[in-house]
Amino acid sequence: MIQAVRGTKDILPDTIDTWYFLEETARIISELYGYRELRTPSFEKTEVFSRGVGEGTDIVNKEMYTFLDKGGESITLRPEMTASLVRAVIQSGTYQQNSVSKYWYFAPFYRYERPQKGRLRQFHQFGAECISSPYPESDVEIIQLTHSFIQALGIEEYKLMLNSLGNSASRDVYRNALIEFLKDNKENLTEDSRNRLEINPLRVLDSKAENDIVIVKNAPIILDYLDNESKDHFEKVKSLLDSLGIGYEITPKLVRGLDYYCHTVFEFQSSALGAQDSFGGGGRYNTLFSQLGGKETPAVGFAMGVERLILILESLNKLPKTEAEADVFVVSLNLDFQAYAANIAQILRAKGLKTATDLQRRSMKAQMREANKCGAKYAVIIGDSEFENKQITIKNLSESSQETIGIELIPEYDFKF
RNA sequence: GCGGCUUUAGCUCAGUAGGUAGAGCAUCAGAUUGUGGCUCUGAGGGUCACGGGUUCAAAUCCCGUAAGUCGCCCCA
Repeated sequence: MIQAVRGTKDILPDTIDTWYFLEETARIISELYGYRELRTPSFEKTEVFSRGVGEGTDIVNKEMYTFLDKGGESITLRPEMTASLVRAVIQSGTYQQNSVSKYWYFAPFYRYERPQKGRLRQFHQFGAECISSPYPESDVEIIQLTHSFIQALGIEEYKLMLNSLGNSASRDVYRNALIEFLKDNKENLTEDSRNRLEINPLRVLDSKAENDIVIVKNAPIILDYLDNESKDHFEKVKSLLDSLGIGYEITPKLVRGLDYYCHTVFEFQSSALGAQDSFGGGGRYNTLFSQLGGKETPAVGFAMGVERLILILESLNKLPKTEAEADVFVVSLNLDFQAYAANIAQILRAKGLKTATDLQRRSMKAQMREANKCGAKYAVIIGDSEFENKQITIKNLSESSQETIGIELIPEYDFKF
């Protein structure tokens, strides 16, 4: 048997209603906030991500699906959306107009990682990006949007972790202070953290190794290094969230794994998930446009892991019910009635009823069972007398009542659901 | 990329000290032939993940591979 590639999953009809629900909710909420959907190709030139996401990140170093195409160009399956989206916006030139533009997406992404629950090699994200506003109002709008979305799904128990990385000036000062501190404790750090000390020292704060956690406890805190501009920005974000009644937890050690973030960063966590407890996150990125060759443009955005949301909904028992396959099942008692039955089915479909017929030439009993199994509320029965008199018998399966009517009356017959 | 656990019918799982496999659910068919859901009866369905090895004999022991899962790592 040929199996699906490791870390990939088929979405079968029995779970498709969950996907429709998430896609619909994502679209409706995004549009309520004035965001428009943007789609990009699922692969890009590799430099989009190596320059965009950052050479020091694990995503770029270890997790990308990169290959040479037949023309010798290095191509990468997108591991996330923001870099692609920024590339597309720069290319389209729309951001030049210096007015805010707002985009959302719901799409598959690819990372070569060891699969686990909630961690796949092809996975889906719903996200949104607000481009061209440097102001905290846009940070808050993004968080507000995610909040609305999570609420619309019926998820109430989750944590919003919030932090500020400040502007590049304060970040540099902090970075130096942190390196200084970590160097003093170098002997006690894990090997991973010692390596990161050189490449991306902020990530050491995120370490889960016990040794590191003990050391990091006393590390300098970025919030103490914010300059006035950065501090004002963060304070404004907090007070706006407060007035909106959106709860959050200040988490000075939250740094996130993509290089392009500055100022506000945030992450959503749920205890329903286990080791992969984060189901969404985002932040501000003011330098990404220039890194990708565009005009310097401030922006902020978020992404949520769709498969992880589904796991949460599952644990809360809030998955949408599967839709019935059919409203009406046409039972035909004789092969000679096939054409008649097919015509009846067409009339019913024209009324907007989901209509199924027997495709296995089975007995009446089996067809009735099938009607029941596919969730139909009505069975339409065609036997000798119906066929001869141009009639059908309509049986209400839940009430076990039935009546026989002429086919000309089908269009106005009142099927109740 | 590293470590632990798991892998038997479509699904969930039994399988005792090595002797070529069982249950429940699901599927299908019947219960006097134009009526389903309940009940009863019966049937089909498994190269026991894959590949080696030990043995007269392996689902059962050993090795390897793959996939899943839980951690590490990373992130959504």
